[in-house]
Amino acid sequence: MILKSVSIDCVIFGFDGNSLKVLLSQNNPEETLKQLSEQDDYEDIKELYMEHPSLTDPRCWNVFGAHIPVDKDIDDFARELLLMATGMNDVFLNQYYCFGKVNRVPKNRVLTIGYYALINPAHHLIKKSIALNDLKWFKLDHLPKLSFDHGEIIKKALEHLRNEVRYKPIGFHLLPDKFTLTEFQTLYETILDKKMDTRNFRKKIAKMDLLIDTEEKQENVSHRAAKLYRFDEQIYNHLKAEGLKFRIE
Amino acid sequence: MILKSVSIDCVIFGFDGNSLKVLLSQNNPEETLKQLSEQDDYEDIKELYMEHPSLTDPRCWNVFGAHIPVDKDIDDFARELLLMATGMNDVFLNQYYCFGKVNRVPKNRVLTIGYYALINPAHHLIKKSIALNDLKWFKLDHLPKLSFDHGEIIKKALEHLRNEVRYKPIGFHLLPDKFTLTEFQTLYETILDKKMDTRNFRKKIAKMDLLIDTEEKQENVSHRAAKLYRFDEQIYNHLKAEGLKFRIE
DNA sequence: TCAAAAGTGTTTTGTCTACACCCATGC
DNA sequence: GCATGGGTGTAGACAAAACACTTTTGA
Repeated sequence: MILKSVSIDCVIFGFDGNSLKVLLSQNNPEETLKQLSEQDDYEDIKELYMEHPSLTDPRCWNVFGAHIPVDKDIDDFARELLLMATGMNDVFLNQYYCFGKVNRVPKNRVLTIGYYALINPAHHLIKKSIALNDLKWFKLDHLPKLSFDHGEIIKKALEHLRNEVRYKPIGFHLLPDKFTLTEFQTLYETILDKKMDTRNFRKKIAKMDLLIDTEEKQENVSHRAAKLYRFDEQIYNHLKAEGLKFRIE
Repeated sequence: MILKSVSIDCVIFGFDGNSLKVLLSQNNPEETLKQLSEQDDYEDIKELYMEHPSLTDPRCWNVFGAHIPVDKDIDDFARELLLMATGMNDVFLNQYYCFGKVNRVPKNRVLTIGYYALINPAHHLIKKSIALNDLKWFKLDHLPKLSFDHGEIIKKALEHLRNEVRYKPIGFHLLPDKFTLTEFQTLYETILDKKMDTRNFRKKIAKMDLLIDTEEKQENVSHRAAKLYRFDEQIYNHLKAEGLKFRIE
């Protein structure tokens, strides 16, 4: 059984070293219905899909989402959705807003709770076996045609990301485990859409005493190899307890 | 018609010059059912009330809330709730979180969307004609027995308020239209729960060039009368467009 | 004239900004 | 040896923190 009047949408952000992207799903109507017929709550979901042709409109792309089962906490279910879409379990995930305009979906009253996730696309596996849909990364400034208010949902997710990344060390989730300071700076320049001074940026990071020097360097690069660093959530929590203020802006 | 699986709860904050308070409602079962019988969607709501005896448990206090009508935007309906509870129309109101654990309400799956409102209790009229319930202000450190997860709902609202008040000039909504700098400082000391230096606080405010000197003073105080200031949202928006950063912490 | 809160400046300390050159590596 | 990005320091401007006394008013 699902809650017909509430769904969850996960805006999945990735960073490939140059630009910020979202993972979107495109409808594949035949595949969707075939898969649905194998599931318990087929009738419920089928009814919803029939009422909303655009859910299965093959030209529209969607933020990855679904209706909430009655017996699942919303946070847990958002994680399940993420696992379906990315094959990843251990992901940064944050609820950011509930969209509840009467006409956000035509003909039916559906609220949606927006979550955003941050992943490193290099780690990401599309599990074909689960995917009802095609999945594809899009640059934020070249989004395709989207269903319903999904444009607004993405826009608002980005606003929240831009705000939170300045005060909380969540940006690391978009990077590989080991990363260079230049990658780190480029990430912030991309998200906040502004150039930063390299020396000042590095001084600020160094003073926080936050990153662990892995003693390793880049390999196979055609220029001076950069040092690789790690971020450790536990160390951050220690520092925070002692009064560290993380701020990059 | 209402959405049975989703409600809105409004955490209403007020400041009386010394402490931060929440406006809570206590159930009055007879009155509630009498009023309900006069309303269109009586059957829907009655059914919910019957399924949840604690909704009408006269010992418990509640964050003011209700189920969402199918034909109302959630933001609009949150404002209607506020009007019911306070008689006030022009109020600062902010959606902050959706609570969606399976067992947050026993026996029934109900999500609730949390909003918080900031009002000046002196302006506040309890419209007896509308109130289904008793309404009363409680200090945050002396809350009564609460229904369901309403303690958590209030706690999380306070966290959001504490965070937002530092970067956005929303604290003014808790003050009278004309206020002294001491009142303003006390408000921040109360919300952020820390003492601040008067001279430094005033210098910071003065530099923002944000407050309008009303040329008036306090009257009937048994000490030197303080100057009264006003905050104007439009002036703030102008200043912000020119790059003003509001920050008090 | 006393009590109670209003109002005000300076010094020190730390943080932010602006800015230019040498270094290591692969090809 | 050259192209490419990696890595570093200093000076000046600005903001934050620490700190104590005088002023105004009503009772």
